[in-house]
Amino acid sequence: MLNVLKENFSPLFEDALIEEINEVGTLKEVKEGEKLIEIGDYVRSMPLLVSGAIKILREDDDGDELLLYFLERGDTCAMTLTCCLGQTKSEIRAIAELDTVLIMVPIQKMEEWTGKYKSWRNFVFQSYHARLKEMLETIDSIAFLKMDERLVKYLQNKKKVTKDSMINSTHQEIAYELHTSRVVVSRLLKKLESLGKIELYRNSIKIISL
Amino acid sequence: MLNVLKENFSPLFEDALIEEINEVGTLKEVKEGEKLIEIGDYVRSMPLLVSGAIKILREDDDGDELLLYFLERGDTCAMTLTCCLGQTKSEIRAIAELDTVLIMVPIQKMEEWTGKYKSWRNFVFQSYHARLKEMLETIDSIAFLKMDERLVKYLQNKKKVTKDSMINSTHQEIAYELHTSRVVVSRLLKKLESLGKIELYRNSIKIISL
DNA sequence: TACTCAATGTAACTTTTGTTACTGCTAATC
DNA sequence: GATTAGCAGTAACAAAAGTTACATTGAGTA
Repeated sequence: MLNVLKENFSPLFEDALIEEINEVGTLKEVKEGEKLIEIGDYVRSMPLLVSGAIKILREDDDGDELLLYFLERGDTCAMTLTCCLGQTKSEIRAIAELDTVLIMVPIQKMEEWTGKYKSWRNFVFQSYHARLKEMLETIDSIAFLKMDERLVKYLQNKKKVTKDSMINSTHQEIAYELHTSRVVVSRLLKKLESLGKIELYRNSIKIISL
Repeated sequence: MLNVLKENFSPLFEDALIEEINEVGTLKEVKEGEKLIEIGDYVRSMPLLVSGAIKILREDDDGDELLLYFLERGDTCAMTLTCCLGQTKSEIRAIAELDTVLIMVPIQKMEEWTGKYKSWRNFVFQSYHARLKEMLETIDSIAFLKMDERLVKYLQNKKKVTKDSMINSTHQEIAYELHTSRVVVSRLLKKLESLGKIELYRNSIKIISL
């Protein structure tokens, strides 16, 4: 694991910290679609994302979902940070968007390192900063954009995260993540296709130019 | 200022920290409606809220507004924290909702104290936690609720923050903060009035039972 | 091959929200 | 008291989004 750590976090964390992470952290691999955290879970360890991507979802009382944002390489889950420190339940659901490799760090260390390592502190603050910014972008989308624009943004984002212009999702899945209905998604996708911006296939969408 | 500090932050911060805040901080009073931070501003000091309330607003490219949340006594602005550390521009606008008293702390101290005082660290993390949670609630509202429910929530929230069941806002002002139109707000308020939940007056709304 | 089931396409309709336009009311000012 | 400007009420309409219902397609399986 030491190699993985050095490769991915080496200029960021000082060597002593990497040593410590190596001692107490555990490597974890999750398959695409696997659930990492469920709403209401108590979180006992904090993930450092080595490769892959994780999608963070919010759910309301009726079970309606909404995609909040993606975590990528070098990210950590700010929600987890706050959950750990506050000893509160998770407010979100986390599902692997791709096959993903993580390093899990027990939460006891977190507080300790925050006092001890400046680089860790910066990492944690950077992380909060990035997450707040992403939350703001999510708010911008749902508050200011119409569904067709949100759909375009969604597809662009998905392409960026998966590094693949072929999106392997059904219309129903997209509808869940945007919190709308399948019919609406189909309708809008059809319009995008007729504009030559995408091509529609069964279970997948090819992005031509968005 | 020392008294103000002790009264408001005494069990929370250790004495040495309160001493330091007293040395470098400055007391600031702002009137209701006064602007504290504008989008795009560079932020050079961090506010600790002693009394009053501040509303945090988001704006899109077309100038459309949206109320994100309120800051109250004991809060600080998480956005400011990230702006200070990241040296980035403000993503939000801050306006005094009530007459408000703040202690402004220069940002240089922030990083120093984070390493030095555990209570400061906890305060900062608590603050991030609270803000993330409030952002989630905002997302819940705009994603999952209809306008009539959002309006009710807005009124309830306003009552809580101002500690006054008489809301002194015009329909137009409410429309801005909810990012909808004046006509829609008037329509929905009228419905609430006919249900006996509120009473409508010129420039104000009396909350009966929501 | 025929069957089944999930995914998609589409029409018709409803609800919600937003827009335009005009009205009357009230408070402040001349 | 007359004038004016901002505020609120409301009707009529338009647009966006959500719903229902059903047809079609295609991939996998009996």
